[in-house]
Amino acid sequence: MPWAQPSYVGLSDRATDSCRSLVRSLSSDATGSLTASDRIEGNLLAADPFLHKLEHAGRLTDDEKNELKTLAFNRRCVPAHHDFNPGDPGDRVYLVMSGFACRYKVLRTGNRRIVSFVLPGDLCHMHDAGAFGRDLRVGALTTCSVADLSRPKLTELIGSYPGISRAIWWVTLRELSRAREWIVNDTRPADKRLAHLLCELLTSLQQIDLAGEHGFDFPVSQGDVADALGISAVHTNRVLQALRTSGLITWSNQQVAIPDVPQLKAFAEFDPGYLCLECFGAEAAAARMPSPLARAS
Amino acid sequence: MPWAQPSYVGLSDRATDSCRSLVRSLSSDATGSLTASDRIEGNLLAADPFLHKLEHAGRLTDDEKNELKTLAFNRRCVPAHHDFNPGDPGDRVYLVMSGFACRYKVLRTGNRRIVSFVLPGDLCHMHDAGAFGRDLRVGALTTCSVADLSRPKLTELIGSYPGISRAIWWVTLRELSRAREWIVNDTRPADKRLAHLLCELLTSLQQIDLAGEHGFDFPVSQGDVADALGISAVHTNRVLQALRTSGLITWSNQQVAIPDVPQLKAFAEFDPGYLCLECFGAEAAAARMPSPLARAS
DNA sequence: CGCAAGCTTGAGGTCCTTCAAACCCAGTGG
DNA sequence: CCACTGGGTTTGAAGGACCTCAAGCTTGCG
Repeated sequence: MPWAQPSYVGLSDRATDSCRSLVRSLSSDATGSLTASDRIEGNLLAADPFLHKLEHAGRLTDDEKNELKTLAFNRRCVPAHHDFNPGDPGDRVYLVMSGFACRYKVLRTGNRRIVSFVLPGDLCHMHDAGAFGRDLRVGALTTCSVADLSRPKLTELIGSYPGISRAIWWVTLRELSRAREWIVNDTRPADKRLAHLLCELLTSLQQIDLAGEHGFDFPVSQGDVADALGISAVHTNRVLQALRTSGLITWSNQQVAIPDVPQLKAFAEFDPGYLCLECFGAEAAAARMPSPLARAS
Repeated sequence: MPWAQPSYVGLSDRATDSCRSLVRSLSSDATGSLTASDRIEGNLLAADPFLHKLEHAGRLTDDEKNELKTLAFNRRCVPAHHDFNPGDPGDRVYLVMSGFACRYKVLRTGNRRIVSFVLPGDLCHMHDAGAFGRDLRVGALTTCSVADLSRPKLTELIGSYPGISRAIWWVTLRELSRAREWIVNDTRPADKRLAHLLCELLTSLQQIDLAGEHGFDFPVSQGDVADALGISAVHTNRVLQALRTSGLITWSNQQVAIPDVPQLKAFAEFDPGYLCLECFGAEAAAARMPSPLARAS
């Protein structure tokens, strides 16, 4: 859908500042979309889904975890429909603590294409930094709580700690795998495309305890989903209703429910392999592999 | 386009073996699509585009280059329309020395979607290995000359040599950046999509001296291009002719010519930034950055 | 209450697909 | 030398998927 640039880009206006002071003055439980797993306990990074997610690549030592926890030097709130990096200092990466965000590009037609969702516990503006992502932006779809991490320090940690290096490799490779699956998904008809996206969201959110067996909170508009699917908002709506009437999903009050998950997955041709939830588990760490690259099939 | 699985998959048949013995018995100049930059000089990896490409991430020391050169333990020929990894030993990664290849997945409809091209000097089956790429395959579009590299040794080198680590990071991040651009490209109409693909090929091939100012050899069928664009072969043809009659390109005898490159790039909205040709140049190496992650904008 | 944002529905048109047939060309065998 | 074959390209016609424009509706909120 056509995308109004100015409201999204030039972000050094009052909205941001008021939001920043807002979040400082509030306890995090009061900011609306902050979740139970999003607590501040003495430091800015305690008990968040980030470390949990990283450990899918193999266990981290206590040292490594402590180092990672000290990375955050700022915590702020990004309102919906605003970019994370208006000024782009470049010396930091962003860690989403709560809320839904996305990476996107804007075409010359004014259309926006979302290339990936960013969920709580996801790092961004790391792989996409510098010359790689000059035209790639990160924006909040809902109000997001974001921690700024020091990029130089993170880079240093990657060089010093094999567990951290392995974890960041894992995150990066999964992002690549996911992007390729999105390319494949773009060749499917719109109904399967939407179904596939919902399956991906379900499993990704389950991984961080933000989804139950049969559904999840999803405070994202149909227009945003349309931009992620690469189809129009109107057609997204029609396809959504087709899924509804066929009983595959329900979606109302910002809640998605999937009564028969295997059925939806079959319909969508969804194979979670590309998300690589199982691949670098305990055995990888036990084998003390320096990086996911070491893994054969 | 619908994809005949059996002819592509079960590859332990005579065709492969005869090809392998073929390439052993031939000087590399005689195998058809081998190029001038594809010479064997004492070892299997001399003077190929691989090292040249890696040095875009920053200079490699002589030590590092020598280590990389010793990685290849086998060199073989993969005939067109055959997979690289029929048996998938998993202990190796593939380096394309000449020819055009692709990464692809096959949908349940039988359609194939190509998610990226693999050009001479490209590594594959590295990021895509293991659980990440269970359904991702690598196949030759034309006859390819391929070197097998030892995966464990490469992993070791990544851990030991900062220059190699940086280079492999760079390759990976560029692949991610490229995948995201392909997602974006999927939202453009077919004519711009094709134009964008040709622009990407032009600049990528120029980087390894396989393209001139205004065109390149492209012995790939329209059907293959269709699978890379995610549109049908018939429509690819029609769109191609539209580009031809509008004077933007010519394409015949397996040769693509682009009389006015800036014009085509403008038409395609092509911004080479995502290929990151300039980003980790001499300055990055001079600053002795451990990895591309260190780069800010 | 009234506004704004999002959702829903309708109608008409465009882009792209499938099916089908013809064509071209290089290679093969009689 | 020519007929045959097969892969790739080209063209036509009909249908479906998806888009845009536009209006009405529903909901939350000041």
